[in-house]
Amino acid sequence: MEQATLAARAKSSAKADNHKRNAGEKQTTTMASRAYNLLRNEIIEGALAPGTPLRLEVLKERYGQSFSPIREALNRLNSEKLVQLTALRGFRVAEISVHEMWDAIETRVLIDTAALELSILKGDDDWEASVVGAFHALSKHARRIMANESGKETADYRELEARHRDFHVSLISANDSKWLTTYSAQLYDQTERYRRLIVAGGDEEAITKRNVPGEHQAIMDATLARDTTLATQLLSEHYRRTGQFIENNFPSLRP
Amino acid sequence: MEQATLAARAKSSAKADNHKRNAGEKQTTTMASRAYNLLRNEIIEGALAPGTPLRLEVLKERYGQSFSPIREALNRLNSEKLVQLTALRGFRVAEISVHEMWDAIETRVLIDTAALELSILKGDDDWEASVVGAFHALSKHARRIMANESGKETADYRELEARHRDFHVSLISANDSKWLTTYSAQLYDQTERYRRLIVAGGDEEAITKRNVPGEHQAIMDATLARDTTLATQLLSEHYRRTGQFIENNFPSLRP
DNA sequence: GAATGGTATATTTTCGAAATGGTACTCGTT
DNA sequence: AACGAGTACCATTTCGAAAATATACCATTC
Repeated sequence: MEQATLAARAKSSAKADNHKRNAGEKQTTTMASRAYNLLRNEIIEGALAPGTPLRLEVLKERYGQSFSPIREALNRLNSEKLVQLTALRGFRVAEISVHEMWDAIETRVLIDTAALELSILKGDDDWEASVVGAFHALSKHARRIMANESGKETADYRELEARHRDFHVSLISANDSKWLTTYSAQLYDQTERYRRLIVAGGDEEAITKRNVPGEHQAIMDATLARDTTLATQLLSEHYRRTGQFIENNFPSLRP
Repeated sequence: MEQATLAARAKSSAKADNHKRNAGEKQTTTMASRAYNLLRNEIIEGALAPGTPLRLEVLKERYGQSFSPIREALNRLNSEKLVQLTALRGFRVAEISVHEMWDAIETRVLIDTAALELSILKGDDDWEASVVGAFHALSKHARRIMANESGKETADYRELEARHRDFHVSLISANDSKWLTTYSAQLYDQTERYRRLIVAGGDEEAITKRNVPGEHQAIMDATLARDTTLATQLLSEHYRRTGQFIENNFPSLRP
């Protein structure tokens, strides 16, 4: 009886929780995936610095969960190479370096140019609309952030990064290869870790000199014109220019 | 007391096990990685058929382990897309299909041609030696199996598959990209699942008609001659020919 | 004084039980 | 007879404790 009451109470509270989450942002069903999302964000954003040991005991307390879900989340992150697992010595946030950055960028060039080519080849009207829409949303948000210098809310930047991701995803979204899509997303996460250094480091002048919106515009134009050669070339240059920019502004990355 | 005795027994057996493994092949330290290797092999070999539900209770008994290590192994396999995880409904062996096969093969063509090109560009004498060595080992083993028709030991075939993997790995081993290497290995595993169908299905005649050793020889020759264009072309054809062969011989794969 | 061996501590890894959520079945109703 | 709600069962998921392992520190010996 008491057992049943307890179960019922837990059940209803879980329901409430689910409802809240439904109304909110993501619908994560398991504790493990919740821990996964939290950790993943903190690593990509740099809140958890590269090399930081991820002690189970600490994470357990921090997220109010037990070992199992956290271990599961860390294992998933490990196979995405966002955290490093050493046999019996535990987990730590994956290190970063200029060499690793270029490896990720060049591989991303290979994957994403192939995916973009396929996307241009197979994309239909809906795809074109999604590209234009994503670009519009990104531009609008970028302009808004430029405008109110004073109000540099963290939430705004997070939103901007989401729009940026959406744009790059939508570009190649008409490719029909599961593997290209998976790898593209994974390499986006990897390179994103380096891009966030800029936002954190914040050499404003150098950033504005780059005219990133213009690059995005050119990539979109070539894509919608179905000019595969130009589009893939512009996309590659876009990635490599970002890499060069990061290398120039963060020589501290060198070993 | 009884607890202590049990623990001691488990400990000594684990030690014995470790020793055996040291003398043998791999030194896997944790239960989780042991379960991972076991499961991975069974899935790739097809011993666990596509779609098979992987009930924790069953696996727990089968491998004499508890939930945690098995769950960990399944999670790793899930991110390699060898097993599929549905939110609260557990794990099952990933399905296979002609469409998925071609997706894996074409992505593998992209990755491996890039890796081979890099490898040819940067490979030194040691690399050349490893390629020649791997080819020799593969050829010798293949001829030996051809010779004694009667003794088709499972162990022999397993050894052959290992030599085959070694050859393809050594070809691209001089590439210096961590990501290309990782993806290449992952896609090898994926396509390997389909290749094993041939061994299992066993249309001997069709197999011998293909002259796979000859294809391997040609790829190696072009590679050692540093003829990037020819080598990558031959490698691509090799992969696609295998795919075509599987599609022809296993129409049952179609949905 | 340096090196080696043993011990203590911190941390991961594994275990088995409790709890949560989903599915299928049954009972009641339309 | 068919459909819907409630309930029981089953597998996954989560928990917290027990066990195994590595590291660091201290004592002892050469």
